[in-house]
Amino acid sequence: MKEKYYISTAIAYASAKPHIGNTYEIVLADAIARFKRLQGYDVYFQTGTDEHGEKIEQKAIAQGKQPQEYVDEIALEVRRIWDVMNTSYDKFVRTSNPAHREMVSKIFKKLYDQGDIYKGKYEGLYCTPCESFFTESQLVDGKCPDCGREVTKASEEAYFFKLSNYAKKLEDYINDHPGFIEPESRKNEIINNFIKPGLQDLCVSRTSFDWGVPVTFDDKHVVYVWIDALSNYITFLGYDVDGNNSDEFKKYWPADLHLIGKDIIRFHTIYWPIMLMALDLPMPKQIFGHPWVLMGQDKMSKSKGNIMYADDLVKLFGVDAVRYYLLHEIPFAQDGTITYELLIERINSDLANILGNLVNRTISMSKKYFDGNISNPNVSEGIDEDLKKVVMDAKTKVEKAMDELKVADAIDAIFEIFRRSNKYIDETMPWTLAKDETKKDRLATVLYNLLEAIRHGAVLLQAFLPETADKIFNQLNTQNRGYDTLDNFDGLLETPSVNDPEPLFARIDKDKKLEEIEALK
RNA sequence: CGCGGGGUGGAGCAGCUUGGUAGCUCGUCGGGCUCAUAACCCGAAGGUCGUUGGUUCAAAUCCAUCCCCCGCAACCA
Repeated sequence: MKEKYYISTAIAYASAKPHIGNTYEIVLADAIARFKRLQGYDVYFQTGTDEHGEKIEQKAIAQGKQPQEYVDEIALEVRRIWDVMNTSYDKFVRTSNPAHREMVSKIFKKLYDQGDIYKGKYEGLYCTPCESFFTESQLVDGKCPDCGREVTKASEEAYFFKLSNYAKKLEDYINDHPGFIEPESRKNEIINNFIKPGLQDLCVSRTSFDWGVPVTFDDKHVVYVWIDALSNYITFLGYDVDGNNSDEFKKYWPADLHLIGKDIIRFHTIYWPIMLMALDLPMPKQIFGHPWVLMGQDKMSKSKGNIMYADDLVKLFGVDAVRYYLLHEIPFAQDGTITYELLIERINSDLANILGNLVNRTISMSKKYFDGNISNPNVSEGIDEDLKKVVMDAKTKVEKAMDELKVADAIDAIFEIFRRSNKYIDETMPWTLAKDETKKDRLATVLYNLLEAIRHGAVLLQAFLPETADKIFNQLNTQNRGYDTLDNFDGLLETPSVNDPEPLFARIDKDKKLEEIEALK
């Protein structure tokens, strides 16, 4: 039986259209999910939207809409962008879903009944006009960060989760499972900043707005974001508080990887594990807080006017070019940068020159010298061995990188094949071989080696640039796309004839493209 | 002294755990080739690895000081 692999992204807050930074997460998750599938895992990949809360309620009201109507629109937009990015999620979940809401209510009740949640008072700094509580650190010059007016100490009735009950258990768990929180710097942050000083109880209900899951036994309150949003990982899989869990839940839980942004790592490494402990459920295997995608030096934000949207970029450059950039240029544990200039440079040098041109020249020669019919007469020379070695080593390198979630390194390992292949063409000089009738079989062997090297690269590339991989397979005219075909260097033996060459990526005239982009603004 | 991360040739990064000729990609310059998308291949230039000091035969790598940048600091998700 296939081994299961459950991967999730955080659910996107449905208050506005996601920008390229938000979109990074789903693309990263998609690459991991696709690679696991390629390896033969039974993958379950979940994403979706977080749709409750005060901010959404206010935005809806401002637009004269019902909150549900508002989130329906945003959720549709989020999903559209995920689809534009060609991501292969298995389920798109929405927290306004009635079944989810019902289960969240039940979870809340259960935690209350067993004494993990208690009723108390929330005390904080309150801005009356804004009807909002703030923490000391949120204030700007001691005043309300939204309107700049004075804040006063105030308190309201609220329910609290007694985190302190589980603090020790959580700390032990984190220490006993070194890979639980990645990257390590984030783990240190959590332990030193929160766990060691002692966990404060978490406020888990609100009375200041209505758009949320009701607290069934106290109708002034709605369940605040944490319990509602985090439990999406189990409710949509068919978790049941009363023990009637679905087969799906039994099969896939615990999650193998929660992929999240580094900004919400606290919720996933403290609140969520403690909730699971309280529900007596197994812990997810790993939580990875990925870095951010910055626009130049700055965090993207509407007020700075430096937002890029995934769908716009795809229109300009194509989906795989954008995927390539996100997957290859963003470092593992550090924020990365995206600009139009850098994007164009990568497309030209890596995708058009190294990969696109390699496929194009190889297919062209196959057509030109053999009308596309390449056999493998096996007229080998010593020089072939190094090419084959690079090709055959790639799988292991990619696997190792992906095990550590180092997607950029995995892509590098694949591109090593393409780089080496370009070099091989220069070493073997097929155009010279073609002039000598007695070298015909050698020429065929060289081209076969190249086509097979490209095929290997394309098999691996499926996880990262699925559309491009398909185009390559079509040009090669092969059906051998499976992971198991990487164990040998003879995957093209059945190939009847390669198809006509077609450029995979057009080179971009940088200045012209930048002008075009400027004109769109 | 709150916690964590970063500061490496023009750009973006790796190396630092387990000290020992500073590596990769892009860019620049020179050469080669002509199958190919002015692409490809080879070569070169360019860094005293933030500062100062220490340990050591030897430090980007260990220790200490300082300077700069970023994130977190608990209920905005």
